Amino acid sequence: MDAQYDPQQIELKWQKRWEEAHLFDADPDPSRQKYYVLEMLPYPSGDIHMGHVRNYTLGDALARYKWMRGFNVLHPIGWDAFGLPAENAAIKHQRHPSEFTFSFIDRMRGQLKRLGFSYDWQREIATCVPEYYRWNQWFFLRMYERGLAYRKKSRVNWCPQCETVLANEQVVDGCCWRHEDTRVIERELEQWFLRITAYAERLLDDMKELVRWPERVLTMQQNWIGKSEGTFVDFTLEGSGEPIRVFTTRVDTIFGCSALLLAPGHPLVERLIASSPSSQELRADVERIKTSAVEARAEMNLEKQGAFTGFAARNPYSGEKVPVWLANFVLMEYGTGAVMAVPAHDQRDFEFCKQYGLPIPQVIAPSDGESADVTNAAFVEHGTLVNSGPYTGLTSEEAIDQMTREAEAKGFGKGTVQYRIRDWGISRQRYWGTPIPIVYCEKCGAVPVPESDLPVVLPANVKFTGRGASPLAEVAEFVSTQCPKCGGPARRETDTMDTFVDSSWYFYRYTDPKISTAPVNLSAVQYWFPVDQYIGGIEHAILHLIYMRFFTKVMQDIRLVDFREPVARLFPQGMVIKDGAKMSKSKGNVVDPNQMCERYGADTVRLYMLFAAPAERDLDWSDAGIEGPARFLGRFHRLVMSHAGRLKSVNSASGSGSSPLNSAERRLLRKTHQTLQHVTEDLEGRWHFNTDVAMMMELANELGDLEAVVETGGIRPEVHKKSLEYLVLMMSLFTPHLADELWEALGHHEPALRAPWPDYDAALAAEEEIELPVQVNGKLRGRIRVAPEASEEEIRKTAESDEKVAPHVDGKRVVKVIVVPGKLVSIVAK
RNA sequence: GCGAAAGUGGCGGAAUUGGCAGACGCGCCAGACUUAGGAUCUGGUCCCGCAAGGGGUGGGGGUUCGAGUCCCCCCUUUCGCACCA
Repeated sequence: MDAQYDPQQIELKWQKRWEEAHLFDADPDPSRQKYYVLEMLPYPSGDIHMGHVRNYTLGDALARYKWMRGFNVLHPIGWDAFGLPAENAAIKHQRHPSEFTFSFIDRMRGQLKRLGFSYDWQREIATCVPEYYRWNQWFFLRMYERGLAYRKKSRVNWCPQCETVLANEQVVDGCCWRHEDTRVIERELEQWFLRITAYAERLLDDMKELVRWPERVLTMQQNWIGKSEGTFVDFTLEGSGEPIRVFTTRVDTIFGCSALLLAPGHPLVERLIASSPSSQELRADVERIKTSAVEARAEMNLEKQGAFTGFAARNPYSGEKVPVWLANFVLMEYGTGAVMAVPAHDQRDFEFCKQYGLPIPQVIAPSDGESADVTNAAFVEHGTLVNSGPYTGLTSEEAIDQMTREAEAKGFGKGTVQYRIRDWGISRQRYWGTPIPIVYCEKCGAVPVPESDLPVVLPANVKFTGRGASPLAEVAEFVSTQCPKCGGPARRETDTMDTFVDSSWYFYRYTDPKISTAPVNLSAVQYWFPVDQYIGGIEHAILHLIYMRFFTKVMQDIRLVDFREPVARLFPQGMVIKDGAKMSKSKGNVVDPNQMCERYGADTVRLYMLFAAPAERDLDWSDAGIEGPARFLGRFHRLVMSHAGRLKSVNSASGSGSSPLNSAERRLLRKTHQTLQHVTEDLEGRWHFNTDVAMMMELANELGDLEAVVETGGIRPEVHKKSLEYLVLMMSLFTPHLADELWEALGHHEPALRAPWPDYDAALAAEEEIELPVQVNGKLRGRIRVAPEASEEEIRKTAESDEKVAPHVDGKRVVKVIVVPGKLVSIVAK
């Protein structure tokens, strides 16, 4: 009788109709409340993977819900299109990276469309076109003007695989974030940096506004920024009298200092070698410590090593002389590269001094009067100062305060704040990225390209050898240019920008993707921002999500935007894994969304993504598990289609109000409204879509159980239709194609997206009789049925006289009866 | 080592504020139907027990009429940070 569910045919039909109707196009409309749903834009690697499908399915359900709620929704997508894989493919196949990139974009766009996501395709952007990346250059120039982009020679993280520099954020366990088996090495290069450190305080402060961000992301960012307040103290080198500045958060412990430790790369070290009576031995020691430091960091080997320099330094507080050592665990990049070793009150110093037989004097005692043993481990808590000259007897807090002021007064130190975060190195010795808009003139030095000369376009004719420096350096027409200042011969910067620059502001561009006079259109941004909901992988918790916040702050300073934070609410979804491991080609556990689409249809794949796990948790893909949602959609299709012909012309709105409902009708509408309530509340709150799907399955099961009643006329068509319609509307968030097919079959001419989201009716959802469990002495003994409005007394009587309960109470004294309305009855009997 | 999250049937998971543990689905078992399908439908399925009943949410203790949920101790897993002075 009714046709089989044919997802392929249905899905293509509706995708075509949606496109023709421009159903998902967004336009600013001040009279309507806006809602901006953003998902992280994909890198065009060739094929959509399951992680994308999950990310975009979540965003799609939310966008559709907000549309039906009457919001003016912006739901865009684009391509993070610069990057190494395309360039590596170019090297391998000797073709241009843009060929790969654009053909991959075409392919993946097709895949996204096949999945039926509700994007406004008119706003699609790709970051690799000059119309986009010129604005990266523009931002760079604005930052350069403000001293936020600068060049310095520095030690950099170099990935031998990528043959390029990596930002600190891109080094994972001493390896490249893209090549987990490739050790990052250090190199000295002239590099461009963005001064994100200047924004450290605001990046921390403004977290106050991010109340709808998950705590763990904020914590990760906080740790990454790594603010710590402390004191600079200048020791003086014996002999030369040269100051050696250390940073400490515990100046209160300084009377317990038994050595001064230098990082092997400390600038003073060369001078020490020069003036040392045993220069050669000292140089050998420095090299040894340097090597061990590099190794220690790479191998996660935390063994401490040091060497005595033969020099001493004077502690400005105590006047004591302490030996100067080299130590492999002292970082040049943090603080001053020199630390005071206080073994009794710092565990690292303790291990070091113990190993080299240095004294371990205790200068802090616990404030509670207990004694602390510092022979086996350091006592690191705050406490009361002992053996600390004039400061003895102060608490740590008082001492830190007073001693810092003393240093300032006497000029041998000062209070300071240190951050762990480093400036963002953006130079990449690669072709497929945004050229850095700088030229080098022999006379004028580094000169910014004038704004009117932007964009600096990537040359097309390039050889991809995969060897050595940036391919741009080989293109004479690109490199040789004129100095914008003096007109003399100059050469262009041949490095390109880190692609994280591209993704730091792309979501602004969506609000007016074609504007050619500025990076963003102010009025469009004003209307659409902030992003109401951002959805993406947790792996970007510190990289992208901190860079993006940094860019917004710079944009605020140059008056491009007038707010501090771009994203109101962040949802990091869980990963899609298989057999307990991340999907990867090398493990052979990759599930291809295209194949799954061919086999089950997009609606089934999407429903499974939502059903298999709550959105924030990892989802373990199961080939067997997807069968459930697949069968369910077949049943859902049948459930509606077998009645659609008859119900098509029925007016569902006229039904329920006019005449009283019979019990089967009440039962059906109760379940319907309970489901609607659950789904509505969940979309506004927890996002446990798996339970929404489960509820809809229950409603479908209920409809199935009532089929016989429907057939005999026990449920009026208008009531039956209403229930089916609500189910279809709810399903339209998750399986939009099938929902529209069924919505049409039920006699509607507009897609479900155009229908208002129905309000649930709490009265209809309420149970008319509730079942209460009865416990006797904590054990479940029976169940009673009572009206929801029954009094405690009634409930109590019913419970005590229940035939299953009575035997457990007989002959005992009832001590207490607890009636929790709507929940249970608990009888205590002795 | 520090920080965070989590641990529930054979599996994915449910139980939002302390109140019927295991919803929904997979798998499995039994049956129906058949034009033998990538079917579909019906019933069953935490464990022990014929039953009455008993046990059960990583382990141990506690609070409570009542604990998967709260408190203390321990174990395991995952993630993040990892010599940041």
